[in-house]
Amino acid sequence: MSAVAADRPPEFATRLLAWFELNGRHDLPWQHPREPYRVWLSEIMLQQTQVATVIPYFRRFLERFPDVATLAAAPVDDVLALWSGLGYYARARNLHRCARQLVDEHGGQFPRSLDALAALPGIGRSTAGAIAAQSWGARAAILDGNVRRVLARHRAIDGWPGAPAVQRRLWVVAEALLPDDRLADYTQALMDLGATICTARRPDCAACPVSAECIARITDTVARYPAARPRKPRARRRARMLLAFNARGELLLERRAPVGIWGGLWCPPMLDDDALSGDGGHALLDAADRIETLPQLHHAFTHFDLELQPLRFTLSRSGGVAESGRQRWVSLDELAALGLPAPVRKLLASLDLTVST
DNA sequence: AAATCGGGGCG
DNA sequence: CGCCCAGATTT
Repeated sequence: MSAVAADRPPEFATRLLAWFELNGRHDLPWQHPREPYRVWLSEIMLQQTQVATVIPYFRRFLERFPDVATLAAAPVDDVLALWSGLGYYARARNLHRCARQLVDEHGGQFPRSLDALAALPGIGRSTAGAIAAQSWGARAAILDGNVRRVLARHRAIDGWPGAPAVQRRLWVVAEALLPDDRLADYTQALMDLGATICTARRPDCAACPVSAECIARITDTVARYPAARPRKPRARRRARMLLAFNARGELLLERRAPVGIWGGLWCPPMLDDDALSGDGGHALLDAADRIETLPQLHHAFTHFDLELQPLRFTLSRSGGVAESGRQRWVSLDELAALGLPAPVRKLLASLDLTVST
């Protein structure tokens, strides 16, 4: 170690690491072995998604794509299919792009520098820090939702952590608290503290290893931190979903545009109410023999609610209507292998009972 | 710096 | 229903 004594004893890290030994999570699937590919994959999956949800996806994904090269060589459809149900599908497309970029530009290896990592698709400053610290023990900070909450309380930092000015202060604190070694454990410990002790709703300050130096705890203002996100009005949109079956019982699906909701996924054709209000007609609906109106479906996105009206019908003549552009007929057996939005998968599953009769 | 992007789970 | 969750990217 350095011969120079630290001006500031690294009490935060010391206490945190001691707590981690006894109370941290040591059995997460991406910790054994703790290597860059697994750390990266877990970090991307854990963006906006909770640990318990991620674990089964992580296992399936790793089984199908055991390394960067396998992932890079796979069709993006396979990646999206395994991602189906996790949400935020841009993550899956970025993951695939990143794997190909790693193979094409970095010899299939993760670059060591933070800047090079953060330049890769889907990897920002925090994820770059997590990969570097956890894989190689680099002295790099992270700032995810858990850490933002812990630090906002520990230093009683006002303002919504999403605000750039607040975020900048939090990064300064995050880097100032970094220990000189054991960075992989330290990073995991900080996230574990936020996930199990310093939780959003009911923090267990009595069990916290750093409560003695926590400004919010000392001033009994823990509930004030972090400040809540400013609320926005939630929009409401309506659309019709066309469940077109042909004489062979196949379902018409189309690949959605890469941007927008359910980007890149396979989905029955949809009609916005705006689009429909014009001529009131559609080639599929015109060709339908009999249209059955299914129960309406509500789906909540982060920033708007979608009300879906499923319309089910059979086309006796399937020629000319489909197999053009991005559309294709899919047998019900093939559905499992395709990346479908979770609510669509649910809807079709409930439909199978009636289809088979 | 602010806006955009656009799932799922939980109490 | 509201909020949270191991954010990144674009304007």
